[in-house]
Amino acid sequence: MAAGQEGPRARYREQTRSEIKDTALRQLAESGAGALALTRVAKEMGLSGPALYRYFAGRDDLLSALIRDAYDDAAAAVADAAAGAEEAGQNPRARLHALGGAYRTWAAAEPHRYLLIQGAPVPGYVAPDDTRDRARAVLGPFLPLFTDGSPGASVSALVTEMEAWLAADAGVAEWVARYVSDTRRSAYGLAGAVLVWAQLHGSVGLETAGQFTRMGHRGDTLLAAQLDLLADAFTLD
Amino acid sequence: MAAGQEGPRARYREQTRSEIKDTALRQLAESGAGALALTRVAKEMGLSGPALYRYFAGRDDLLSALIRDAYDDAAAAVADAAAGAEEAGQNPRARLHALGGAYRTWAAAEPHRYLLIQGAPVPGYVAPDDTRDRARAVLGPFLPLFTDGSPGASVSALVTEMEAWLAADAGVAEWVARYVSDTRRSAYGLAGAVLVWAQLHGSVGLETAGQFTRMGHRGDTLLAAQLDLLADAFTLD
DNA sequence: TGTACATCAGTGAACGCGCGTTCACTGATGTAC
DNA sequence: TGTACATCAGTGAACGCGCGTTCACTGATGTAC
Repeated sequence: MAAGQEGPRARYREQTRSEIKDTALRQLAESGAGALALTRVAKEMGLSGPALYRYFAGRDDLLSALIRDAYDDAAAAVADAAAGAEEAGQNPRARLHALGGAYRTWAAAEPHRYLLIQGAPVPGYVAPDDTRDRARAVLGPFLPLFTDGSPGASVSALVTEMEAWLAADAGVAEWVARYVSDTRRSAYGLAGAVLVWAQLHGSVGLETAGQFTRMGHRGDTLLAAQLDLLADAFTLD
Repeated sequence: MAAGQEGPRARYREQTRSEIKDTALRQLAESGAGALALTRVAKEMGLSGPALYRYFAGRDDLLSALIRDAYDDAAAAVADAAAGAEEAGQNPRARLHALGGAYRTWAAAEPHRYLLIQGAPVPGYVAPDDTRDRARAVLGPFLPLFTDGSPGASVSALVTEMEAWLAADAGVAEWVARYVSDTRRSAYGLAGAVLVWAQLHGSVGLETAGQFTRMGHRGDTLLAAQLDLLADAFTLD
């Protein structure tokens, strides 16, 4: 078989891998996080348990694949929103709402996948190495939103910590540089991104954990308020 | 046995119940959330598995007891901080930091207990009815902090939703009334409390999930920034 | 103060369950000549 | 175009594990007289 050319077997193989992941996600959605069981996935697909070992090295390997996919999907949702906001020529505050809203929409539509990447660590499972890079890909488009305004007193301590972090960690500096051209404003972008991350996790995390069901507010209103607080602190607009 | 008077058996019984809960918490701390196993708890205590059924009706009963205790502990930590702030005559912004900091300190010291009450729902476990009341007890002391200032434009939509909620739900109105005397300002307090809840969950939740380990900032700096954003929005001080 | 009885903590065996994973194998499918 | 071979998807049996929970029981401890 020539390199780059894939026979029908390879195609079928990839298709079955996808079907396994889809089935696993459906079961995760129904039975709750941490309930990923290879044998149950196999049974639902009409296969025997050991058959799945043709496609994944084991339970942890399947879990890792699901986590990678979830990060990539979330990153794509945010990147799409960023591209749309760019095209529409929106101001930073509107972009913040567009990006944050896209993230929340993705998470609310598939809470089990959100829990996979942000929830409590699954017992006995060790996250793969590339997790950090994928998390950064999600947050990247938020970085340039915070470089135009000037951060207020409420976030100055955090900005100081970000400056120290940038100076000490070449990896994070390189990541920020991919999204922020003016290095003098890197710390602003980074502080904003970290805050966005926490704000998002606040409302979206509570919402996906099902804590809003008996409460008299909508998830998007709460998130919008949180993001506006942030925009205020950076005097965006 | 006369009513109200407890013999030595009852005392021993209560003591063993406590020891079971302590052991379960220690294992939860070591093995991660969702890993509560009656038989393992029994083994560590040098007991046989069935012995625990003298003290708890089953696994779910033990889990419910742990959750109740965690809520009560968190509520006590916040209430203590509120009493201390009252005594010191602090202004609302300082009180917000004191209360939020107390909550974070509690959660950071015992992340497994925090995950018990805020983390993803444990598969196959149904939360007891009184959970909502206990969650409200934690947030209650935050309510009066937001009734002095005037909420800005960023939170006005949320305040409107809170007014509707208060009008529609007598239970929540009664809860708010226990902490806020001026009913015209109930919605401010409630909006602030809901935002506090989300802000706390944002940084504390990420911190307890272990997401800060490779990041260049401290959990308390991030939380302080988030709480200051909130104080700004309500023009506290 | 002593004795008979009731209470209750704790045991060990057992049941049934679902799980991850291994192993030797069978049979179909694609491929090289 | 046909045949021999290699590849690989999938099976079924098996192993060992830990789990929640039940049941009939034993023995110690507190209590009533």
